[in-house]
Amino acid sequence: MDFIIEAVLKAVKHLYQTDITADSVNLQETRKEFEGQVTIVTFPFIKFSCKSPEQTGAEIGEYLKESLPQIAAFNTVKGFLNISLTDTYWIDKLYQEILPEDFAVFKPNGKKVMVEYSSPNTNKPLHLGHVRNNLLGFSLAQILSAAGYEVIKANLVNDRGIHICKSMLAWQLYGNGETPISTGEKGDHLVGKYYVIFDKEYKKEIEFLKSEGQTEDEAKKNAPLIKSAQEMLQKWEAGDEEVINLWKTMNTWVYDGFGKTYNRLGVEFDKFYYESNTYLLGKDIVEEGLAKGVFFEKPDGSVWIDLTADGLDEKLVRRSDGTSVYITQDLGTAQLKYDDFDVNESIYVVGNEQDYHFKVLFLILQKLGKSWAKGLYHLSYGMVDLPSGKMKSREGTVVDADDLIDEMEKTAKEQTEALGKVNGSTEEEKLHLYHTIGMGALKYFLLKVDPKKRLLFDPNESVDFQGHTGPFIQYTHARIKSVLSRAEVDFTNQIDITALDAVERDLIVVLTQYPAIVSEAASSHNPALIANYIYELAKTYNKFYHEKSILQAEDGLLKIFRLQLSSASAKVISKGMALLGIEVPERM
RNA sequence: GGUCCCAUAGCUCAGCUGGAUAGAGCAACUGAUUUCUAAUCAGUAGGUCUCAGGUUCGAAUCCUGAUGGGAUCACCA
Repeated sequence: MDFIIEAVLKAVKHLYQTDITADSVNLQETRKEFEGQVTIVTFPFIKFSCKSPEQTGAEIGEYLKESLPQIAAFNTVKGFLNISLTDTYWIDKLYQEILPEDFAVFKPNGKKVMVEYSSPNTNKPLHLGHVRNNLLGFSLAQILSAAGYEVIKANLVNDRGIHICKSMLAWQLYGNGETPISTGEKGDHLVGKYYVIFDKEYKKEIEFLKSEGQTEDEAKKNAPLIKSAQEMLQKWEAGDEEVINLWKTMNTWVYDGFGKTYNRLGVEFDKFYYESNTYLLGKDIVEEGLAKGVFFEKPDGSVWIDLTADGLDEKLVRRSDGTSVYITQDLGTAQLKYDDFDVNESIYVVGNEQDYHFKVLFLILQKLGKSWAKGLYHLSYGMVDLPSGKMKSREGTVVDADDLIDEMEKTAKEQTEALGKVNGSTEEEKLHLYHTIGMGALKYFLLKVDPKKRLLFDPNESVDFQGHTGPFIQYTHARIKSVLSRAEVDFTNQIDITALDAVERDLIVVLTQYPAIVSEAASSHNPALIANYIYELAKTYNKFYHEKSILQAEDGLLKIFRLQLSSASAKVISKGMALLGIEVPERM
């Protein structure tokens, strides 16, 4: 559309002897209720045209129509100049841009980006909150890759710490040697069960101590269980063989379980980092910060950074006993990531409860003068809430990821069977289809919403399969494929056609927007833009499908043209959904 | 208390680099299937865009303040 903006600049110069910049030309899509496809807002021009908005629009419109053959007509409504481009312009778009293989294939931009997501704790199974994280991270990685980046998907596994010791200890005390094999339970669920048991027993101890007259805080500190867990952590850090072996064993169970869930979610990683390897990192950065005078030491030996000038607080980076805190590790890990992959950008997909942490982290790295600090980005997303409030693993009030996926597949099966359209498929094909549709519904449900907004999930109200949903889009794809499969003509060559109906034109207009949407989703780190665009596309296609016959088109050329248009739509739907990590079926 | 995020139809959400009569879906109601998949399409109804100011030719959008909701401000991670 740049050629229109250029022409407007010329028009303004010619008509009003005024030079304006390209970004002062407000070009937008014409609203559906008006004639045209592109609209220029002419209000800003009346200052120097010294005429009414309508007149100004008409003059510019006249000039544009004279100078640009692509313009068929124009009309003005108040300060809006609506331009209709010729049908041949749109037909050319279809043949020159959309149908060729390289449509929306971005050239490599030479930049490398790491997307860190998932980052689970190895003491409990994944829940709905993690699902949102995983889907966002994976989708963002797909989008960045499509936009020309080289992407490294990383997972920093939280495999050590007091919370891990809690489930280990509870298993030791109450587990009777249970294993995933002996119980048939998925490893992460088995370990998670003991995490919950720990909390239950711990609470009992606290109550008991309180009944003996201790305060809440005292009881929490003095409970035998928490003391044992702390002891265990110390043994772990000291490399105690028995503890390490137990830790390794239980982690293996968890990884096995996570692997299965990741698989079902359709997410993957190129690089795993383990906190057990990285938790001691960052000490040299503390030294570096002290040497540079960015950090300062307090009399008790603790090391701090003063961020009050930046509107933040003083932040501890090393304890008085010389040990690290959370942010120290993260400083070290950030450096490690950069050293490992030499990335230009590094994205952290982490919930918004850590907004402050990342603000501080990035600021510290900037103050340390790290050249790569400006490429750091925190993709902060909102919590997933239940009607009953926040999910808490410890209390078992979570929507478990595996259960949820089961539920989605079950619903997909019921819906599909009720419609009875795929009765001819094999059992294996059907199972795959139920998975595809169920996950399509879930993924779309979670990804269509702006990441930063909190999300309400009501387990009693199943995720919809109709309307603005994943299955709606999948259905549109299957429907197109069905038509294409019935076409007994070769529809690969450009055919000679010069006129379009409104629905056909609308569809081409929407299709041409796809590459710009991908760029925008990449630069704003927002998969929801893709999700909402694809919905718009599917809706536009369905309207076209209803109004126009494809296989029974009025003549042979038109039939081929509509098949091509359908094929292009299926392609873009499929590509766009892939960016969300959603498969589209051939039949459903 | 300081800081950050959110507030649009009964519900779930778009729209936010200022532009036309604020859009979808769900739920409710009406209609469309001898014709390519009705998980579809067309329509009816549903709005003081939380409130109050300000900037502007023009504000859901920008600014200030208030209200409501959430998060965060650990020698926890």
